[in-house]
Amino acid sequence: MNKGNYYITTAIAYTSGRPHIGNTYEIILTDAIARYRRLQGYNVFFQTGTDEHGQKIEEKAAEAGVTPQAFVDDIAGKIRQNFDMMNASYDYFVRTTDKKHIEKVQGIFKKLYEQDDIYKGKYEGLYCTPCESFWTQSQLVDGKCPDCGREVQKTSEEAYFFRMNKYADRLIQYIEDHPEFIQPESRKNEMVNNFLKPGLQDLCVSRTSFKWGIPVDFDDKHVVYVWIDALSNYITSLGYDPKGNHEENFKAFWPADVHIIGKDILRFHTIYWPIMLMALDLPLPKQVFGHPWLLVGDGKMSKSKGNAIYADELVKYFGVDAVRYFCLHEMPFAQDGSITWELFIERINSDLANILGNLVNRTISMSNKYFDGVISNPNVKEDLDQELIDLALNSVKNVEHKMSDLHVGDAIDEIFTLLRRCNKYIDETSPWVLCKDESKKDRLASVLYNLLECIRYSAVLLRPFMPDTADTILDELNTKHRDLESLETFGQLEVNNKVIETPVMMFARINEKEMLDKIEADHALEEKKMEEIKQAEEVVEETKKPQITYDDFDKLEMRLGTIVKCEKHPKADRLLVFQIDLGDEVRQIISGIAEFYDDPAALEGRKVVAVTNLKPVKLRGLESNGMLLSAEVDNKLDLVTVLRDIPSGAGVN
RNA sequence: CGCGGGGUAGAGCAGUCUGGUAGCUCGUCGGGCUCAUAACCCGGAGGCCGUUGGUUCAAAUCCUUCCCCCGCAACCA
Repeated sequence: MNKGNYYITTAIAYTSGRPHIGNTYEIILTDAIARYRRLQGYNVFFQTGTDEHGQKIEEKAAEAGVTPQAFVDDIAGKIRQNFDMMNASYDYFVRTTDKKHIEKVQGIFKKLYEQDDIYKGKYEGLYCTPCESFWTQSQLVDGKCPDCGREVQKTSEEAYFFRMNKYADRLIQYIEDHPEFIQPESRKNEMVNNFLKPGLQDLCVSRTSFKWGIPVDFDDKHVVYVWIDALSNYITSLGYDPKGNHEENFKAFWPADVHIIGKDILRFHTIYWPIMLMALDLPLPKQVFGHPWLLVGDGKMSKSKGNAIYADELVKYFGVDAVRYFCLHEMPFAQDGSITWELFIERINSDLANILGNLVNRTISMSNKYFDGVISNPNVKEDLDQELIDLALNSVKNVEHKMSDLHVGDAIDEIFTLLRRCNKYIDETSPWVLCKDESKKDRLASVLYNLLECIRYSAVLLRPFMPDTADTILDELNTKHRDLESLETFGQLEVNNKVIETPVMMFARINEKEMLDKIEADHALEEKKMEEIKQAEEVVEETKKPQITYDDFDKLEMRLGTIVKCEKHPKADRLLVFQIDLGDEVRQIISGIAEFYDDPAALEGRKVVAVTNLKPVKLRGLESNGMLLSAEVDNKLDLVTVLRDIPSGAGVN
């Protein structure tokens, strides 16, 4: 049964480092949806891949002393291994360094240029070298880089721009007309109100400041910047041709049915990407789903915080399907999910071991014990059977419904509802009582048949989420009927076959304390190793900024000051407004550290170090005349101070 | 008054559109069962459904006041 083509993608992963479980989640989620669609009979094309260009990679490669290509080959390989380990059933793994991709991107760039969607512009004094960023006049804050506040250079750099605004109205209309386009829908307003309605800036789509990118073939000083390069992967790999000679795959699969991406890049996929497609005169993807994040406890996962949990580690302890199950099930549709080792163990024990594993185990054991494992269905019914059968039939529909809304976690819940009901059914029918009465033998066989058939239903439905586990169960039932069609009528489990003699324990119960101890011990070991490597690396870290001469340093004027007043900036969340007594004057200095001090007034009286010859600027309406020094630990800042009572105004060297 | 989401049992969530017995999972307490992985099944305790006022025979649900949390945007001299 072919229901037509279905094209689904993940975002392409940036090849700058090891992906944590939050990154891996995306491929698991997408894989589950792809597998489900295949099960439904769609001809699915599932694409994932890697985004391999850009300055960051150029730098990291240089640091590592390898060519950028060698660097990305290595990481792309690791990412792919990671995906393969998770049993991701992607049909194509695209790399932005693929020759085919590069050529197509050049073609797209040229086409857009020739039809005047892209034009060559010039920056005059609007480039910030440290930030590697270009800014338009309106983005500048008091004429300075809005990111770092430093002077922007009048470099007269040339660059190419995309005329975004030309298509903005059409896009707004499209979004209004297609409420399902942006998922979850709450994000729709965010995009329209924050970005589209205020008006879009022309987007800079080329760079001359680094080389590791796709060259603009008619102007090779430039490389194509991330937007056009990365986003177009969704069509280049299918064989889109800027000249119109598209390959079969493109004709078959575009537009995409759904792009699965992280909520952080929703903006690029619901604004820039559709506008690019409009410019290319192509249909827009039917849906973009910005999935939530997996948090560690209640915090964002990050390497620098040291709280990252990695997929390979979880797999090592718990196995692939347990990891897939956890990620898929714990993730609500629109809110961030949470992962901790304790939560993980609890889910495995209560759902996978107790509910699922134990049910399969006890049912097959009974089948062996009472009937030598031979499946039969004498069809001796009792009233309570119907409720179970109805639930099995309904769960098929319910899963379908939840999956079509991309509510994957809820879909899995439906299956477990059926499994729980099976456990209850065993209790209600008490096979161990029936077996004692020879006249109830047929009834006993019927009960077991109902159970085995319900387990088959569950296993078939579980295939998209836990493929290996599902196959194991279906193998144990010795059945060939594994597709959704076989769930249309109850009772398709083959009779006279034998179930497996000794069922394997798919998910053993985990002793939480033992496991946590083990993990902690492993981590301690790991940390020791990391420590050694880190020491070598730290030297590199610290030499990050270029060496300066004494003259450079001497340009700074720093003095000790006393905080006489400190309060929150009335118009900005992250800013504190300080009045600093420098002995001969009291100055207003603004600092972006509000989030680290709950009670600003408590800072009054404290001695701090200020850079006093920095050019004054206005920050959200208030003037800041200088800068306060802070030390940074784990992304948190603390004001630098002195131990002794030194008078205000003292010079600092 | 920048835009949006949320506040329901100890924890995590559903229910809100379309008012009518407040529900699910985990935890906890008690009971049952012995086919099974100390598992499974049943029952209990535990809720001013954030707050104020209103509409209604009836409000978690509709309107209103305020408070708190979380995204996005802005902001980090």
